[in-house]
Amino acid sequence: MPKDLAGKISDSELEVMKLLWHAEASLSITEIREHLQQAKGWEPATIKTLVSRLVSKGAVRQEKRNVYYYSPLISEEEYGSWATGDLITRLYNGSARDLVAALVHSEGLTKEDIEELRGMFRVEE
Amino acid sequence: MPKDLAGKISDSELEVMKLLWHAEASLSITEIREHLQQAKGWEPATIKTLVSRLVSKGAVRQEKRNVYYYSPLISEEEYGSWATGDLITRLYNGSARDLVAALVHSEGLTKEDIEELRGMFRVEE
DNA sequence: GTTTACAGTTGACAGTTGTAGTCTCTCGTG
DNA sequence: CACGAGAGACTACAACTGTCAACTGTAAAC
Repeated sequence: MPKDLAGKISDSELEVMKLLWHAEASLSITEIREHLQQAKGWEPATIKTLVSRLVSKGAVRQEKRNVYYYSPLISEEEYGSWATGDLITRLYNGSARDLVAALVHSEGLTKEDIEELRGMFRVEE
Repeated sequence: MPKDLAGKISDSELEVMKLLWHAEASLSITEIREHLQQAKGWEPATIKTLVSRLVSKGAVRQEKRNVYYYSPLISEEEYGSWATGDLITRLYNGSARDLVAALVHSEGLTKEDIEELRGMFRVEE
């Protein structure tokens, strides 16, 4: 897992992370709850548990003001890049190329995607 | 998860799957054990448990001869494609393109990889 | 034929995850 | 200032995972 992270981020926890990643600033529990209660149908208690676990794992920082405010300690890019690397290691023999090759041969990409990617490869080196 | 699969394939179970995927034919427990005991440092009991769980999940077929022989019920491609799609859904907003873009911008690919991929995109349509 | 050596089955136990309730404390409102 | 709502801390509990041991057959070896 990403450095400084004790244990993986689970599926449910990831939903919380995504919210924090896309927030402008730190969020209070109330704010987190407002977003997730409806979106995911979770009880307040569940949301608190998930946030606490993320704090224990070192994925989220807890900052005391009137009330605790929470912000991500690891970035979406950092986590994404770890998760992708993990997938590549576990399933594609460590070859990122194989992953992309599999994508290209699968339903995963539309013709338009392929077009775009081709463009990307032209520009980057 | 892939169709016909009851529950995810866990990390340890995946090691068994990989062995079965790369085997020429079905393998007996003995053969599975021979490979994994050393490679992973697992006790025979552990290996048996993993295989049994895979059978329950419908990921592996059990075929009685003198002794049971095991073979995959879902293919590596099928599973890889599901796992990749799952990653894309959970982390890349459903966009395979975003995943590849992230890869291109990360350490994940060497210059040679990029070269190869560029070639791939030239050939495919 | 008795022993040995596994195959197969069942049980086990601790840690993680999904989901949530309870108890206490504090703060804003009447 | 008493009260109610929500914050924070702790507890709960079933399912899944990582590991493995014990028991029960059976088949090969002596």
